[in-house]
Amino acid sequence: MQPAVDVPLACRTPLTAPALDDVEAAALAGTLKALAEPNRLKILHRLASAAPDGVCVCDLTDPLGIAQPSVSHHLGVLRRAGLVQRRREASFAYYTLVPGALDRVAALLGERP
Amino acid sequence: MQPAVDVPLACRTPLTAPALDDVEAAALAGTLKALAEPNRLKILHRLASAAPDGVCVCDLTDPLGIAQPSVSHHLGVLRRAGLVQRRREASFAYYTLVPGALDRVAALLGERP
DNA sequence: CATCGATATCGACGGCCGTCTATGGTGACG
DNA sequence: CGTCACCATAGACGGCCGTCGATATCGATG
Repeated sequence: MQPAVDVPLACRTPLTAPALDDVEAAALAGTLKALAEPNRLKILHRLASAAPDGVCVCDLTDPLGIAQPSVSHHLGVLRRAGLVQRRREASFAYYTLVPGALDRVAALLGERP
Repeated sequence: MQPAVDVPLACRTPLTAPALDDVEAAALAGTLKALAEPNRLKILHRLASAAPDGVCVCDLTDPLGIAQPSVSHHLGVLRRAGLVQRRREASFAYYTLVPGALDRVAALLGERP
């Protein structure tokens, strides 16, 4: 804009709000980026609906219609984002939702400062 | 699941849940993809905090630290996603949040089927 | 009418993302 | 001990995304 001493025109807005921090914005964007993918949403939905003790990778490959390494990739993304956790048992890997993780994101989106 | 005829599957999950639809997953992913960007989050935060009648583009360029076309681009993304709306006045463009849009996304993330 | 200021659009460039095949590592089982 | 099933990682490839400068549009102003 211009020096505040001389207002050129009337597009001023009372921008005295906290102004979302850079690291905070990047963090939330990172979590949302992990969520913003159809296959990952399907995975989370499946974990949410049919998992008290977890779902193994082999049960995710077929319904998603993608190769097994791709499923592992998506699970890794969700895990690095802190949205799911892994429990290894024999040669299997059971994935479960991290309790409250999705709710925290939903709360951040819903709050109006 | 041992007694299976020819399938050596040993990991079972009662996956008889609704199984998130393709178009539904793509739609939610699209909205989340629009949200998953730091500058767009900052824009939304600013619209949420300091806007009864809207914020014009010229007041967003400086605090974001990116060029004006980039700001317009992000606003276009948010608008196509149905998250913000535009009100033109003279040569200015005032952007406001679409009421309840963010809450709908938050509700979708928070629901546990 | 000529000009200026505020936005939007265009075209290009670099980087990140999702997918695949191929391969490695690990526990179970005969 | 050799083999097999499950899972993770590595590398490659194509496409989408965020950024920019240049340019077009449109209203106001003189």
